[in-house]
Amino acid sequence: MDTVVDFVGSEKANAEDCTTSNMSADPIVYQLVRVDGNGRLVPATEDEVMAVEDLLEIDKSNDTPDTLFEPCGSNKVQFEGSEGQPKLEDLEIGAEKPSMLPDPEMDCGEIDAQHEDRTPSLVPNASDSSVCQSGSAEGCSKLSGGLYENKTSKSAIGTGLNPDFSLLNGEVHLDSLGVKELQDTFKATFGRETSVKDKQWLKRRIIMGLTNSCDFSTTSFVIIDNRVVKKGKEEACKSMDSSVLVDCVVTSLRESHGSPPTCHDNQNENHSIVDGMKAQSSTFQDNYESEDANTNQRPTKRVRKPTKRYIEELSEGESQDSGAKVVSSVKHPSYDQLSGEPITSSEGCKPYTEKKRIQLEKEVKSKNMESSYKTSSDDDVATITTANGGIRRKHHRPWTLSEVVKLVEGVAKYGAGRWSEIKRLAFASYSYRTSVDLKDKWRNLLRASLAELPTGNGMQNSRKQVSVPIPAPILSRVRELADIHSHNDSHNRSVHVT
DNA sequence: CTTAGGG
DNA sequence: CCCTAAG
Repeated sequence: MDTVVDFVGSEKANAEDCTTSNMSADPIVYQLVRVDGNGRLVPATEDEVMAVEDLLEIDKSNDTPDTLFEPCGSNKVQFEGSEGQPKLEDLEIGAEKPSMLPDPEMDCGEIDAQHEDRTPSLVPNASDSSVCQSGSAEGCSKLSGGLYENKTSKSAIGTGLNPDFSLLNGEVHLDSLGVKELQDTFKATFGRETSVKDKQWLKRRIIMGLTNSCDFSTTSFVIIDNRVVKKGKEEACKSMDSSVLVDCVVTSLRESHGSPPTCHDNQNENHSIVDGMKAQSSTFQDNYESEDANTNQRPTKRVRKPTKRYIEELSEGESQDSGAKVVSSVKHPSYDQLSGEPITSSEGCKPYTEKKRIQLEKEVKSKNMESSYKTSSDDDVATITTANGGIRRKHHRPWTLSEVVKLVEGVAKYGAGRWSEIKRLAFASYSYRTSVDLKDKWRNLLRASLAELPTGNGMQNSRKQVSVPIPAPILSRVRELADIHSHNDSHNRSVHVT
C-alpha cells in the first residue's frame, strides 16, 4: 500500500487572515490526509477516514485509555524533517503527535503559525471562575484532557443584542455526556457503532467527524441551540488550494434542555456570534436575491407522464418471484479487481464503487436468474443488524451527521437544485452519494423539517431514534433555506416588493 | 449529462 | 435507493 495516512492534528491556530480572534478557544481540528504519488498531501476520502478510524479503533482497544490524549503541553506542530513519510503504524491517536510532511505546498501559515499547546482552553477568559457552572462540577475541575469544543469568538460585533432564543443550552456538552451518549453521537456522526468507551477518544472523534472530511470551504458552522449558523469569511485563507480550515464548531449536538448547562462566561460571546450570524444571514439573503433561484416565485412543477417501462418491469418481476426480495449473494470474484480502492479495508463499509458493483450484480442476476436465489453468504453482509435489532439493506449508507451538515451547507452556498455542483464541491470526497442522492436526501430533510413544525415538539416523543436523528438546528436551517418560513415569528423577512 | 419526481 | 422523463 503506497498510501500513507497520517493525522495532521493541529489546533487550528489563529490564522491572521482567517480570524482576528485572540481567544485561545479555537477548536481543535483534525484533518486526515494522505500522501499522494507526488508527495503532496491530499485530503483523505471518507472511506479512508473510515478505514483509519477502524484502525484506530482496533488499536485503541489494545490500549489503555489513560494513555490516550494526554493533555500535555508541548504539542507544537513540528516538521518531522527527514523522518518524512509517516507510516500507518505510526498512527497514534493517543500520542496525537502532530506531524507534517515537509511539503512546501502545505507550508500553510496557520498550521505552524501559533501553536498553542494542546491544553484544553477551557477557560477562555480566565478571569471568570464561574465558567462551567454547568452543574457538572466534574467537568470543571477535571479540565484535564477535556476537549472543550466550544468556540466563542470571532464575531467582531459585540453589541449585546438579545437573540430571540436562549443560548444557554446551546453548548455542546460532550464533556457531560456519558459514554453511551457519546457512542450514540458517534454513531450519528459516522453512521456506525463504536465499542470504544473512552470518552476523550469519542469526543475527539465526534468533533473530528463534524469538522474534517475534506471540506475545503472555509465556511464555518456554528450550531447554536436552534440554528445552524454559518460563519467565517468565505475568502479567507484561500491562498492554499489544499488548505483545510474547517473552522467548524458545533455548540449544540444535543439539546440538553431542562438543565441548561452552560458556561455563563460565554454568554456574551454567544450573543456576539448570534449578532454576527444575523448579519450573515441577512447578507446571505441579499446575495441570493440576485439569484432568482431563491426568489419567491416558485417554479412550476414539472409534469411528467407515468413511467411505463418501470411499471412494467415491476409487475413483471413481481409475477416472477411473487414479491420475494432477491438478494444476490454471489461471491463476485472480480470485486477486488474492480475497485482499485486506495485502502483495502476489511469491513463492508466501503463500497467505493457502488455503481459498478450494482451493475455487476445486475448482470449476474440477469445472466442466471435462477441461480441468484442463493442465500447470502457473502462476507460483505447482505444485511446488517442495527442496535435496535432492525435490519438494513446491504448497500444502504446511512447519512451521517457530517454529511447532512455538508449538504445543508452546500445548499446554502450553491442553492437547492444545483446538486451536481454541490456534489462536486462539497462532496468531492464522498465517492458515493450521487447528485441524485443529494437531491433525495434534501427532499427528506425538508420533509423532516416540516414534520417537526406543526406539533412543535410532538415528534420528539418517538424514542426510537431510528436512523440518525437530525438535530433540530439543522432542520430549521433546512427550512430556512427552503424558503419556508414559519409565520410564527413574524420575521419580516424582507418580502420582496415586486 | 443533470434535474425533478414518483416508486 | 432506484428509475425514468424532461430539459
